[in-house]
Amino acid sequence: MKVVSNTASLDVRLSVMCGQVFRWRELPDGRLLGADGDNWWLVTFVDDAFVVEGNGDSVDWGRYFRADEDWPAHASTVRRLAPELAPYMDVLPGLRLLRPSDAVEETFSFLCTSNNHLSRISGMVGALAGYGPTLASVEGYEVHRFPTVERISDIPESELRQKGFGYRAATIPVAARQIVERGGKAWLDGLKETDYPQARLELLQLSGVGPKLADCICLFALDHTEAVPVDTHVWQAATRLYFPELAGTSLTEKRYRQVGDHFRDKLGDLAGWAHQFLFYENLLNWRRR
DNA sequence: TAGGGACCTGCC
DNA sequence: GCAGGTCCCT
Repeated sequence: MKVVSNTASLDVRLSVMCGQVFRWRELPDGRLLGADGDNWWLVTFVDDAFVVEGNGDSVDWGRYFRADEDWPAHASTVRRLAPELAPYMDVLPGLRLLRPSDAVEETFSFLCTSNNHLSRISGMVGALAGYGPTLASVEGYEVHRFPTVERISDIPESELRQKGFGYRAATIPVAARQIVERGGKAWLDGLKETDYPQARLELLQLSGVGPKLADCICLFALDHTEAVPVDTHVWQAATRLYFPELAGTSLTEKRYRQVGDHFRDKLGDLAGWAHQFLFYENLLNWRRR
């Protein structure tokens, strides 16, 4: 398929590179090559528009970028209910909440993120993707479909160690086995239908999944858009904006809940999208603060 | 419930 | 030293 678009409310590059998904790479000429579930995409930018090529159709593309939602209206709502976030939205216009199609892909991507930085995370997620079948060969790059939980559960820890996964080499296959025991991908997908608190509780039982990862999986993989993953960046921003008396203290379970509830009380189902502006702005600028 | 340290590896 | 944490221990 080929789609041409100049949707002003969508910045493709920002949305796929800000850490919601980890399957995109920027080609030397500036084009973007990405994978999501069964799909691969090649995005070319021309002036203020972009052209999309890939094996999916406009429905797949639209689902991924939540084209069914009124983003300008969302932005107005957040600016009205949380005006203190406006400066952060101003510097990151067009950032959308994505809806990745494969919960397994997102779950194991986030298992690579603990105590880690973006460049290494992408490499590790790419290494995991290498265990899946080839989707296509595009511009000389092999694009893989992310492997199944069953395949991941079979990977020896030693092999992942060798590939540089560090201590995550131990938790990743174990978490895969735990998911397989519960029913595999169907179980994970089923958590989309349970409510957010319950889904979060179930995810917390998995090895290597703590409060922050559970919320990432809820938000990005399970469509629980009220989830607010509180990491070091969101914690810094939240203490700066809302809880100055807590600045510099450690992020305990109680404080973690305080931050998430604060966003949910204010913004409801828009909390997960809104928090993303604080997260990414702080990630880009924390060294200067 | 809060605080502290270990854990892999790589980059500032 | 410190990364988009988790787990285990006072």
